[in-house]
Amino acid sequence: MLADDPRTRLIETALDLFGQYSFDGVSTRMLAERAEVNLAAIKYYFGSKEGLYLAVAEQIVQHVGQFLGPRMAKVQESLDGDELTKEESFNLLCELLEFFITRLLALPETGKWLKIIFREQLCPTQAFDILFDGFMRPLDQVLFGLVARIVGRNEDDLEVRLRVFSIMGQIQVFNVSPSSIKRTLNWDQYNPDNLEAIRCVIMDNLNGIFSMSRNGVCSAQTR
Amino acid sequence: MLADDPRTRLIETALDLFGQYSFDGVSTRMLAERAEVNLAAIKYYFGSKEGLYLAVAEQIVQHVGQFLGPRMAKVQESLDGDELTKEESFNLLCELLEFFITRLLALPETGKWLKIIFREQLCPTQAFDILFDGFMRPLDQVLFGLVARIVGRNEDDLEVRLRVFSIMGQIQVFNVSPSSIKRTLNWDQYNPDNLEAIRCVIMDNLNGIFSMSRNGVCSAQTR
DNA sequence: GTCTATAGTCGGATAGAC
DNA sequence: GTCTATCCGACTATAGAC
Repeated sequence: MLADDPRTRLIETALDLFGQYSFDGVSTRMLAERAEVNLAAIKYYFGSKEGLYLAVAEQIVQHVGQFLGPRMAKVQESLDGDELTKEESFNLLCELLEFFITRLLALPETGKWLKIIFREQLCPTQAFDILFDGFMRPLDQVLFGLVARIVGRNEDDLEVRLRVFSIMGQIQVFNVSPSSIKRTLNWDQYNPDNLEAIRCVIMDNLNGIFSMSRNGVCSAQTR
Repeated sequence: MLADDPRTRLIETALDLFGQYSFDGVSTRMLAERAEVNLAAIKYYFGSKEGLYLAVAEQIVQHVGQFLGPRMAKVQESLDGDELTKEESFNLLCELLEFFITRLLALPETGKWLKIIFREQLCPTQAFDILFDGFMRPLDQVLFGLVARIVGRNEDDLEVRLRVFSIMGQIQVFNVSPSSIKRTLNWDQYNPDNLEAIRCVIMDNLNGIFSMSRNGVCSAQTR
């Protein structure tokens, strides 16, 4: 479970603990104990508790990069190649969002990141810059590009950007409000059946949202 | 600015501070100083720091109740009266969501609640029960009722509920990811122009999402 | 590089005067 | 009810041995 070198052990433990509790909710003693390193190792490797937290942010960027990198690169390539039709853009967008739903929501590891990310959204620290530049901005750029082609507008058009945010909100809500959703639906956790139901609804919404922009063609499977 | 009695002063100060920082990020000394009460008053009135935090949750429920109560009651009345058409239900839903956008996002005070609420979603404590029973469940019930009528299904239908969550997610994202949205759009804060743009996009999405369910009639103004 | 030991600070809670 | 004074545990950071 725990990595060999103390540095990695500390980062991985910190990812868990800072995610579960917040920065202030975790003590350096707790971190050292769980990571099975000496308390002084935090100062040695990271300078301070804050330094460790920033290292965790960079770790998140790396993880997300491994996770999304290949997919984003593929889409970016299609965008650069130009001459994507509305239909092709729509299908690429659907694939990307399906990936978020079936993977991001499913993996328990991603829950760790996501809590840290959303806390940084609510109360940004220095770590937010790392996260934003590391993967938020690039991801948004790809989504802007796809939606811009679907609706036939420019990538920096306000409507395009708001459309992207609102669409991502439909998925994020399942990460951000898990407690009330799970309580209301009597779900203890997300499983393949749950995720399939969520996927269907989101895909159906997407079809509706862009039905005017495309030519009435509904290619995404909604059930 | 500060209320007369120490009890109220403490609750209002705590609402601010627990919202801005988290529970762990705020000390009792900070609370007492800002509320201009003695440190011992926290124990006297609330028993402990946790007790004060729970009192804050109840305060949030009260505030939200004053805010949403009349509107929810009106809609609930329509639902109970029965024989709402799809079109009427859709219009009631639009009105409710427009209210969330133009009011909830606009008021700086609501930002205080919202941070506490979302932190409780991510890491529920005893306070979550208060919030959930206090207004989340009732609000969801109303939304389930409206959407159920729009799509012609039962209120406890899974698809209906997921549809409601996904729709609310479109709005919540502007509360939950304010940092990246504001940074991307170069917005320093939400103002009437911003909110109008958001409202248009959400209403347009809503029209699309429910375009199959209703009879092709688009009554909501999207611009 | 890794550890122990501890300095120095700040946390929540509370006893007891008024 | 309000306040001062204080307890005592927990915190981060760090000095210095090995």
